[in-house]
Amino acid sequence: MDLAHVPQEGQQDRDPATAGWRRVSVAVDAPQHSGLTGPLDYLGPQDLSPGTLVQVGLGRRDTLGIVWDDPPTPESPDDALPEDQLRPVGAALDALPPLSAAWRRLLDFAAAYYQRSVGELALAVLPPQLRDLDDTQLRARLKKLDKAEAAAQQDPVTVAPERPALTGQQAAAFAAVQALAAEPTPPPALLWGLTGSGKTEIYLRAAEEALAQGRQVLVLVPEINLTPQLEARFAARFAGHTIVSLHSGLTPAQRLRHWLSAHLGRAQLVLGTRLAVFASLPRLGLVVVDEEHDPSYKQQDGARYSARDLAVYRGHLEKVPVLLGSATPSLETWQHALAGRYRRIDLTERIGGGELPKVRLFDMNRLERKKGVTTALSVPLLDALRKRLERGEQSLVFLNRRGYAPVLHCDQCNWKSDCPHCSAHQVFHREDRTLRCHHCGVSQRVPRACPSCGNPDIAPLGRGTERLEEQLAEALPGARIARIDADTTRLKGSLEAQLSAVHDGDVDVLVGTQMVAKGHDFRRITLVAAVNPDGALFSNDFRAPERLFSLLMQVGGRAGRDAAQAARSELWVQTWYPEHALYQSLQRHDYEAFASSQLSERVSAGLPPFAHLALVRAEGRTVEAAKEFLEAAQAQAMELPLAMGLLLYPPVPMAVARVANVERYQMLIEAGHRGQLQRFLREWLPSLHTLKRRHKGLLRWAVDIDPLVI
DNA sequence: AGCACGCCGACT
DNA sequence: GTCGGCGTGCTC
Repeated sequence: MDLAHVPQEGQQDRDPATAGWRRVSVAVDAPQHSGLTGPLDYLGPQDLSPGTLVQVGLGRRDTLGIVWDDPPTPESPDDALPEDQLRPVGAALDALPPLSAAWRRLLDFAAAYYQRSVGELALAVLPPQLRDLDDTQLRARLKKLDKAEAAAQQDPVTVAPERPALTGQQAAAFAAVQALAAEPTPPPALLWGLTGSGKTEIYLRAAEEALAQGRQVLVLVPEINLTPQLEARFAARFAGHTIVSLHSGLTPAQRLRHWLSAHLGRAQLVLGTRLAVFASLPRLGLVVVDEEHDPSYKQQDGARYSARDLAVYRGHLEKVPVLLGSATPSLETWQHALAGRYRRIDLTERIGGGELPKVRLFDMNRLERKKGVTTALSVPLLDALRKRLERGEQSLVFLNRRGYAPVLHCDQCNWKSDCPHCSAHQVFHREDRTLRCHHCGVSQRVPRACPSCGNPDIAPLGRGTERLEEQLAEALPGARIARIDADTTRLKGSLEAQLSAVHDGDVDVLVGTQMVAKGHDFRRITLVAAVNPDGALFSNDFRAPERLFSLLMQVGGRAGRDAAQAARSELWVQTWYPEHALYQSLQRHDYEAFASSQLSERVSAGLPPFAHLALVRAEGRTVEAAKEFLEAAQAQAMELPLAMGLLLYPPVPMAVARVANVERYQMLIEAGHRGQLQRFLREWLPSLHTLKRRHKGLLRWAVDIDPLVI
């Protein structure tokens, strides 16, 4: 890289080329825990506008930076470097229009809220390839994009797309969305719609309106690979429009191309996963967040942002409507709607009058218990599956645990297949005869006999999808059984292949993990069975019931999408606790009752959405290192006046305390108000960087704002 | 996080 | 004698 100028050993740069240059601030990829927070100061030409990408020297390396907003000029803060110590910026990527002020404000907010440096976040959400291109190469890419654009406009689509007539309820919902868009500062809207109630059609109509006004539309989906049909529906409706996708599954070149297309304002529709919330969209007119309750919207490493929450902020920032769609909204969103901060729009009827599947709670206590033997497959469930087979209908058996059995066990010496590096069991995978740790990934061959006492009779305990598939094959001879989970879909394209086998009717019984619950539309399935869902009822994870309810509603929604079959569609729940309030609400398809009981529990327990949480995690070589660091951090926190009124819980080991020989501890902080928590963290976290240096075995620490799991 | 510098063991 | 182990420290 050719930096314009490299200063000689701290001397002031006297090159005439930089004469008249001024202080500019540049966001660079310097992680917050380096101690550097905001953008750094450089010297740049007068006409360098904010949002421009520039090459800059940082330490001993050259890196890409983004010119940020003007630094506080005259009596700058005391910690600002004097101008003669600033390095000059290098070449600018002038070919690219600068990133807008709205985009920069979104990043400022996200970085501050999730406690990261702006530069780190901003550079992380730009297409990685942008970093490898110079201005000339970029110009070439843009020219290519122009050509492709021109070619596409050669054959304009003239066929008017078919639009289904709206039902009365849909028409009312759409009118509500239109009213929203007409407001000067539209509030976010919760589109609360059952599976099959036609939410997507509302998205399409709303998008159509925005497009008609020359605006761009951003549609977020939880996992793009699980929702190709949404992309297909948008493509079918908006033939002739430019639609691009943005997600991590794209090749670097595709990702750059799609991003550029959005940034230049050419892509009218941008469909993507959580990272797409940061897409640069100069004419944004509408944001849709489909399945807004989905945990995938929360980034789980690095900057742990919630794309759904940022979408709401972005809508507010750009005065643009945000549609949050879900059949089972997150309790946060639901509470916002109850409080009137979000507009609620209801879709409570299924299109075509289709009925919701009948929920049958099968009481496992009624089974005669054969000594010690429990089976996942009760006789009545097998009968129900056989009935489907006879009628030529499909069934889905849902079990959220992959592998053959979660642990191997020796009866004689009590040996268990524990992972040598983690505090977790190694899962028995029969297919390839391995024991695998789902946390650190180590894999080994299954021992022939107990490694501890030599007993040849080591037995699998519990059951996963592999074993369920095997048991179904035994119980239903002749049935065509398929299994879809992370193990059977590892290869590219295999998920699609398996899904189309199901669609083509080549499968009678489908076994699957939650992977099959999301989005896929299996029209011929008339029975969905959850064989072992009780675990979530008594989990330590306060959001487990919420996830279970949503998952069962969603998995049940797989059944009976075909109106003709809806009447005899069933969701079968095998449970030891049929009287549990969650199942009772589920049986009535009563999300409202479920939400209200959960919300009252959350109020009394002081949990979100009635409290705001942050989690500080520490990873160390030893338990002591991790624990003592957090204890010291807490002691420092107690000194701060801002800690008043906050709840700081003592450090505790994480649920899986050791992963790959790293000990993990965490500490919860609870506040009544977001602002209070934010102010405290801003004061407290910087001191942890220095604290880390004094704790030897500490590997790293991180903070998670609004954690999903505590 | 990179990417240096810096001071102690097994090789050409 | 050096190549390289990763501990420590800095980046406008």
